[in-house]
Amino acid sequence: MFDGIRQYYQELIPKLSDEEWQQLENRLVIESYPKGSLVCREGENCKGVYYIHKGLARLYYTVDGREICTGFAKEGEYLSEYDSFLTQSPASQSMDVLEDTIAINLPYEKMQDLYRNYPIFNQAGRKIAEGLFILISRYNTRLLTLSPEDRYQYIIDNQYHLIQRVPQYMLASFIGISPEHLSRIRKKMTR
Amino acid sequence: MFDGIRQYYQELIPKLSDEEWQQLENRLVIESYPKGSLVCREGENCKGVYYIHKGLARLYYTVDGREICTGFAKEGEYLSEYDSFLTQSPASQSMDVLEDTIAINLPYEKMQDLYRNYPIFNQAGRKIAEGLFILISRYNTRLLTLSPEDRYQYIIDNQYHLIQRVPQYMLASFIGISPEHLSRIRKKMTR
DNA sequence: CTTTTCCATTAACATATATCAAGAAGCCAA
DNA sequence: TTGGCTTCTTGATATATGTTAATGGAAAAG
Repeated sequence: MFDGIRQYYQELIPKLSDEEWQQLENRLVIESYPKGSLVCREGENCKGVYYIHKGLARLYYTVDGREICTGFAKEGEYLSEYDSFLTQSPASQSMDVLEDTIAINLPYEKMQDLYRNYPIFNQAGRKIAEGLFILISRYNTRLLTLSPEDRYQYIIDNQYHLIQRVPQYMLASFIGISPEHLSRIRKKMTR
Repeated sequence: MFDGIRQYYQELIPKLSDEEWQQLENRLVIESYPKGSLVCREGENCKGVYYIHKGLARLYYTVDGREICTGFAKEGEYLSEYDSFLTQSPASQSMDVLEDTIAINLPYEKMQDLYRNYPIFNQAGRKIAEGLFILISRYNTRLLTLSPEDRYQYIIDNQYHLIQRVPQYMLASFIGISPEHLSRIRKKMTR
């Protein structure tokens, strides 16, 4: 069950000892979410960082009753409303799951506890934050520098699993356009 | 000269010792940039993280010969093309200075050196990455959930110094609109 | 199996915002 | 002071993209 996470951390901290891993493992919480259920609602404090063991989760804003997706995480990936998690303040995005999902949660307090008592985890925390920064930064770059068509092409080339597992109207908002416009772009591209 | 930085780090690492601070200080490089000069050109590897001692710096994409600003840093703030810095790969954004600027640079190799030999700096690195994540994440939130007018109002309310020190056409691209459109928004708002 | 709900497509139309172009205003240099 | 940049404003026009609405098919639910 924890193999994936352990490997993940061992890449972040090559010299992680068995004792330290054990301390981390003791603090992990396995959680199960049926398709469509919320992991965190906008306005609540995000309670943890979630390693997706199985399934698919999504991060999104709700604006005027409309949803704008900004991220997805499948098996082996992490997801969190990390701003809310770090600052323990109300989340501006919600998280839900698009498929039945098993997540492994590292709750906020346990993580702080880990930082305090086993400082080596600061190294992991640093690399996780750096990785998330790079992720959002590149997402930003694509939104600001590519055309809608090129943004869709990027997903085809680099995140094809999303095309297979995520409804098109969610991908449209992820790309920053309306579902109708994405449909037209797709039509144009197949010609 | 280094007072600002030292205070900055001491907030990130409350138990930073004199010895450790000395190690950091030894690795800092003071650099001077005349108004308009480049700190890092798109395509080059970003060489460091820059603490702005005096002046004002800017981060921006160049798309079809047009500039799109994504961030500014004034005295007491940090700036870097952090993706490029972390991965030591070509930057997708350039950095330049809008006023005569003195920056204190912590170069990549020295920072890695610090992480290796004084692991406590991982804690600072973590908090810096977390802070940058929060910064870009909130910028993203504003771009995706606010109207152009509200994005401009946000700057008035929260970053008024930018209005005083940054040309309006740069703010327009920072907000994600054309200079002409910002001019019209301003006209409308004063009514 | 049906029935219902959800989702993708398509077309007609609306609109926010960009683009182009010209002039005015401020600012710096000589 | 004068001229030349740079920046801001304003108007006319263009266009990409959104909106609304209708249809049909696929998937889920019963």
